[in-house]
Amino acid sequence: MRSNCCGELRKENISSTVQLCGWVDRCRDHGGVIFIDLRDSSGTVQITVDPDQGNELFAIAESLRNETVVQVSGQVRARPAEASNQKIDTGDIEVLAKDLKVLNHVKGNLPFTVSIHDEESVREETRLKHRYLDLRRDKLSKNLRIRHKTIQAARNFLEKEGFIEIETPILTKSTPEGARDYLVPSRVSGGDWFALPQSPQLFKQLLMIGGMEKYYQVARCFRDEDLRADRQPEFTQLDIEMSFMEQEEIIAMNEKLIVSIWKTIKGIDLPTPFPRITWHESMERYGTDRPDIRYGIEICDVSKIFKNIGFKVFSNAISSGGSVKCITIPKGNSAISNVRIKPGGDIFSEAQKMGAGGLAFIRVRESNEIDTIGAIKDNLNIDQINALIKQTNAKEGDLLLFGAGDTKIVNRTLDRIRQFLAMELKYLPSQESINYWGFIWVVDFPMFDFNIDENRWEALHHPFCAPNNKDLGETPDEWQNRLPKARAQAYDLVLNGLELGGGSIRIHDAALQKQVLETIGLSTKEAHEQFGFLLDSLDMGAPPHGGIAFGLDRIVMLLTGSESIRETIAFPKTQQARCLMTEAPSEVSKQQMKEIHVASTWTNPK
RNA sequence: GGGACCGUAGUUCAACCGGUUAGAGCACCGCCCUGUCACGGCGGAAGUUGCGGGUUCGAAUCCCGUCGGUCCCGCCA
Repeated sequence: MRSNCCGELRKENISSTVQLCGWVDRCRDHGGVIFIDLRDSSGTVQITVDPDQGNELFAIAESLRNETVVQVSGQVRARPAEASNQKIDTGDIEVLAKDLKVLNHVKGNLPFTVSIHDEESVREETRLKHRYLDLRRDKLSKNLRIRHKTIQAARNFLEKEGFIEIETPILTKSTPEGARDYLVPSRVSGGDWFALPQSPQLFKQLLMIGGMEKYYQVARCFRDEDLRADRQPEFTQLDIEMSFMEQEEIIAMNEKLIVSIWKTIKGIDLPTPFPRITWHESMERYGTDRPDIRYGIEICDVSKIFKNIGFKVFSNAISSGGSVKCITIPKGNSAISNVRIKPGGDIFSEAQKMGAGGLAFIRVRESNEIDTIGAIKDNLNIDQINALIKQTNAKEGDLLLFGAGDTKIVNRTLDRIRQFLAMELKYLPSQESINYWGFIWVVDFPMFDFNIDENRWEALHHPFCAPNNKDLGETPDEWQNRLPKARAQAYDLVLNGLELGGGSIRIHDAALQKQVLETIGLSTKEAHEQFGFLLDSLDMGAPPHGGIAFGLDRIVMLLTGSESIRETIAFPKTQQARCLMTEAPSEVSKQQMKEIHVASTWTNPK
């Protein structure tokens, strides 16, 4: 149908006869001469329609509207010097139409403008309903191409490293821990259910036990949990697993993978090795296990200074087992008004959102004088002030913001305030700077976290992470006691405060695996019901292995500078996990439900 | 489960503190225009202000409910 693509035509093509297909991006009808910007996936080129080429041709050109699909035959020619357009790649030439055929019309109004010149933001609801039109627009079209190139870069790299791509089941077994499963009833085995995989975790381990040694997959994962800008009910992981490699080797290899992706997509050489931080240190300094390391404002634990202070908010926090911590905002006195950090202010509200009861502050003035609310000022002596200023390294003009209470909430709050103010006060490097990319490996995660509500330990990553041998003790007798407090051989790759991926060395010893499952409260019987196949396999020559999984949607989101992973997915769902285009999910017939032995208990609340 | 913001013409927005016939750009329709490139000019059509109820002499505007979208908390091994 076509001899060339629109966007590829250049001076070199002058005088050649071409046939093009595409969409009318825009028309400029001058009455005597008509210009058509013809667009295909490669770009746009100007088609010139001259009345000399015949009335029929001209009449068709006059009838064209935006997004009409046309086929044009014509000759490439140089534009008159004064009419060349350096703003577009094909601006030196134009195609003089000899024949023009409408392949498809547009009837009625389009829901929104498609043209590459139109950057007007359309309501997302409308874009999602007519996603096929949105895909035609510049931004999504580019994003999906970057997504493709990202996957290709990963495939190329992994191919060279000797990995093979293997698919794992989509219909699989429900897992007890973790997110809610999407369930699929079995017609053949009445009353039984499949689950869609939350990740290929167990299968990739079994592939290692199956001797594949180096596996990867662009794997679709499903989790029935509430959504966010960076969470969809179905998302894609770049899933990798390998045998006979230790944590350091795996980290080094994956770092090279990331470097090669950034080189391919951004054309930049990321400095290596990426910095490392232990989970513990990250929590101390940033209050989170996914720190944005591109700016300072680190968290300072000042509990010791305020242990015996008369200001009850602080002293009570400490005596009840919590902490008092603070962040120092350089020059914060002039940048941030009291209105914003007192009740009702935006910064105060951010703190409140994270569960903080309040947001205490101290302003450092000339010669270490301080300025704060009376309740704090009246209860602080000069030694405490000096200790505070020394520990926080605060200077005249700086603002100290405090969190006091349960340590988890204090950390969470100060992390949030830190990020909120970094954005607001423009501490972030520009997108063009190499420093924009704040990669960091977070290592030495704890194996478990104690769930107070359920009074039990739960796996921080998942229950297949291997513990650090140093924390285990010499003999299996010690495992039971030592395991809960052990560090895991687990690692997360964090970029700009977002978790890009995470992995671990897996347990390849059946006894240790049973002990870990027991620690999270699974009896031997339950463990066998849920993971019998894995436990069995570990006793049949399971190699040491480990791996990682990257959130592909998030990687592409960062590479494209998007605000949401929806901008990297061809057909995403809304926050209510609905597809506005197909209107899925939807009702099914009674007959369908009968066949799969399912009855609905849903009653409309009305 | 909870909090915040949003919903006005095909679309993007406007319409103060409730007050004539709800306006404008783009798109659409008609006419004019031979070098534009977000072409230009003249004219036109286009609205159940998401939906339902309430307050009021009077509601896009205020209140309640509801539906949908977004952001966030909880949740997401």
